[in-house]
Amino acid sequence: MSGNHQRTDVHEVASERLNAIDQRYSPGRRRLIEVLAQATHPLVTTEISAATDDLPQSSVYRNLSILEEAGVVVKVLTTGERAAFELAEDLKGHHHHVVCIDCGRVIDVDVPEQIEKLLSDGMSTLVAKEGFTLLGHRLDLLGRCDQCSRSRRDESFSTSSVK
Amino acid sequence: MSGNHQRTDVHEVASERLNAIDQRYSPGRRRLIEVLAQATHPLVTTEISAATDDLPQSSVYRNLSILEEAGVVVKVLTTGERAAFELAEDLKGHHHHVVCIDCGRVIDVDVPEQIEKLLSDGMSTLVAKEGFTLLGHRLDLLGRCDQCSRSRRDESFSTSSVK
DNA sequence: ATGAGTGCAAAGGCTTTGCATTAGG
DNA sequence: CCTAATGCAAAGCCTTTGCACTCAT
Repeated sequence: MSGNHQRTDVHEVASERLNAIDQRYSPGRRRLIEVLAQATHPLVTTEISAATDDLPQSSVYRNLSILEEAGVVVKVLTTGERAAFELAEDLKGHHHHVVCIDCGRVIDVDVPEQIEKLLSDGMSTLVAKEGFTLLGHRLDLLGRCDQCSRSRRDESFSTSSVK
Repeated sequence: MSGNHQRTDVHEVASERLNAIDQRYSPGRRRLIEVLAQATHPLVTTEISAATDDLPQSSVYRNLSILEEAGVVVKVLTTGERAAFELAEDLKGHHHHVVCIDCGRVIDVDVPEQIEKLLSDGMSTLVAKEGFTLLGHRLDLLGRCDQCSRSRRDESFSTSSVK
């Protein structure tokens, strides 16, 4: 659904970047990349673990961390519960997220070129005033997914209490 | 620095919204709001605890959670380490964050009207295709703060190992 | 053989919860 | 008085780390 602008092979790039920091592209790491490459939304560790033939949590975390250092994957921040991961921007293609404020579900979306351009062009000087060097941006669209909208309607007459 | 567009008294609004969910505007909660109202960046719990005459962690978390339910404060996502909090958008004024990708420091910034307009207007139909109802957006500018830029230069010749 | 990678289990850190006490309506 | 709010301590949960084993070079 989102832009799969993969000019070069993901595995090739992963291997190169790991080598650059003296790490191997081991089978476990390859499995992680395979799973992330197929995902249409950022994955939390349990999803990853489940999708990778139950790779142990420790390996998931450890390798994700190394892949992150290598610049192959990035940690995505959703609703604060737990960390989610996806391929780095240059491997996955620049895109943004739509986050459900109720259930935390995240999906990928592309954003019109016009807006992207404004974001990247107009902001550098703005943040420079604060002493920051602009490296990128993260635009999350916040809303309610169809499922949560529906269950909200259902319970709207019975619920007046907390949460 | 950022827009303090507080039309009405923060405490008044906080009190109302708490009442709406059958909660009181207790002194502890008032202290939290006072601290958050003065902050120029989202605060993590330790900062809050320190700033509120050492309100115990459990009270900080519990009341923050209740204030969040009441719609008075929101949880901010930084670099994943720990949760930070700030006043809800309508109390603090719409703004965005600049996040340092190295140390996680967050500061508030305002964004040109033109971009804000594009974000809010142009996106509804886009996310509607995915079954989402757009309620807002979160634009974080990612970069490196002056401090981290500096320490990065300093160690650039000695460091070739991992992290 | 030697060092990297793996996996299990234990430890760690932030956050949440139970329960008795205190305060407000 | 009765319920909400507080504080301390204990429990939980995600994540990280230690250590021995296995695999690749």
